[in-house]
Amino acid sequence: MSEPAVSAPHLEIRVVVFTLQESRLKVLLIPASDSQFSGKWMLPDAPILDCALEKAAARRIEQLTGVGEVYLEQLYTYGDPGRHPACRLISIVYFALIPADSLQTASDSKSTSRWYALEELPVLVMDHNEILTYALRRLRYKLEYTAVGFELLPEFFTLSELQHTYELILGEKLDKRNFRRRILQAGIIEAPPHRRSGEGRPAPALPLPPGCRG
Amino acid sequence: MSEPAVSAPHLEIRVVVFTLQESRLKVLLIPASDSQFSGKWMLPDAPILDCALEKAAARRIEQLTGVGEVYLEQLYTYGDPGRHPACRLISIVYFALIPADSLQTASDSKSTSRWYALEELPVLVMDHNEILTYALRRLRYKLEYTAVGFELLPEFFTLSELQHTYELILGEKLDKRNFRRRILQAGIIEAPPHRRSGEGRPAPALPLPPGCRG
DNA sequence: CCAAAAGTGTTCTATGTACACCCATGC
DNA sequence: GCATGGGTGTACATAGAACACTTTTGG
Repeated sequence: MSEPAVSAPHLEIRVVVFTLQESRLKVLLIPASDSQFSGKWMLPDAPILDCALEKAAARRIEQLTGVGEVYLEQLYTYGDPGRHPACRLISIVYFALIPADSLQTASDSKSTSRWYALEELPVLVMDHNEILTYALRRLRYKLEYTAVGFELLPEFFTLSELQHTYELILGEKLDKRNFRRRILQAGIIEAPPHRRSGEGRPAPALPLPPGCRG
Repeated sequence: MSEPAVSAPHLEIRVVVFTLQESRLKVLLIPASDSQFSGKWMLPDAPILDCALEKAAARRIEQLTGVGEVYLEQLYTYGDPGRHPACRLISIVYFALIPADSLQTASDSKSTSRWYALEELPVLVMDHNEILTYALRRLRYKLEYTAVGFELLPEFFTLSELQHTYELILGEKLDKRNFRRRILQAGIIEAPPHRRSGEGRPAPALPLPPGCRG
């Protein structure tokens, strides 16, 4: 907090981890440890031991969620005076997506981390809100030209589920037929990956309360 | 070099600085300081004093080129064991573009830095070749959807000069009329920014030897 | 007067967007 | 049997790609 100006800045890794729960896009947060931020939440941090940055991020995510293999990419490195009132701080931030189904194993038990829907975020420390906003922007952007949407879904899924995911993240309704065509002819999926039922209406995957929009 | 595994990894800033010289895209390099890399070249580094990363990069670029205001963005943060044989090293890399004309003031005099055309690169240390390749990819990519091309040109330029710049960087010939339309209707330029002569062929800006391909 | 570069529109193609009906299942 | 959701094809608009000639100046 009150380090002399000659010492090296503090270096840390942070992770922005998204998943789908209850038809919402959620992000993983932990309570702020620093007393001056008590009551606030923050993006999970990972210690920098060696210089294997991505590995460190992945390890931390596995600790918190129990999920080992996740989609992971570097988001940005934040370093600027004014981020933290007293401390010179550099945060290398990673960005991860976790399939909706893989969490049921080992999430909320031992750690104090929690999943928050993006519409119901608590107060975050420092610039973590901006970081999160940027991560969401990146996610939306990547949806338009890559296949990241998959990374939030279980191994088998219908095109409708994929489309719902896209709509959820982009915050807008998409045309069913155009979506199908786009995804298929993008070569992202080779063939309809799994047909859960016949031609007509398949059984709903999750019996939701009838009020849910979907 | 032989630090114990408990100490913090070494953190540095590197810059990839591009400019146009002699109708070529060039990058700024300095001779490797480390004796084990003697004879090789490397991307210029900047010391990390406080946590003002971008400012540090800009300062270093001004030191080396004499140019204060440059286009500057963060490229990537490289951290991985195996980058350096013995040293645990994290490099936050920035990426800059310098207008062709602004260099004539203060470049090669005091420092040992040199501009190298991308086709005639010397041997670089560590993974600096990959970093450079990635920077070039980013530059090409950004050309297609933003206006970065300008950043390499003087204040006034013709659309033809801009097109030549694009062709140089992308390594392919572009259609004159389509290029004009694309640039103008992208709203990047409001109007023909400067007409150096009448309707016909203007005086050549740089009298080049007749062998030069244009 | 000839070579070299600048300027200017139109056609075609591909891509993206809007839109309506039938079928199977769950209740 | 009816409401809900899954599946399917076509017409239109927009954006991108291909293409040729005239004008001016430098040598």
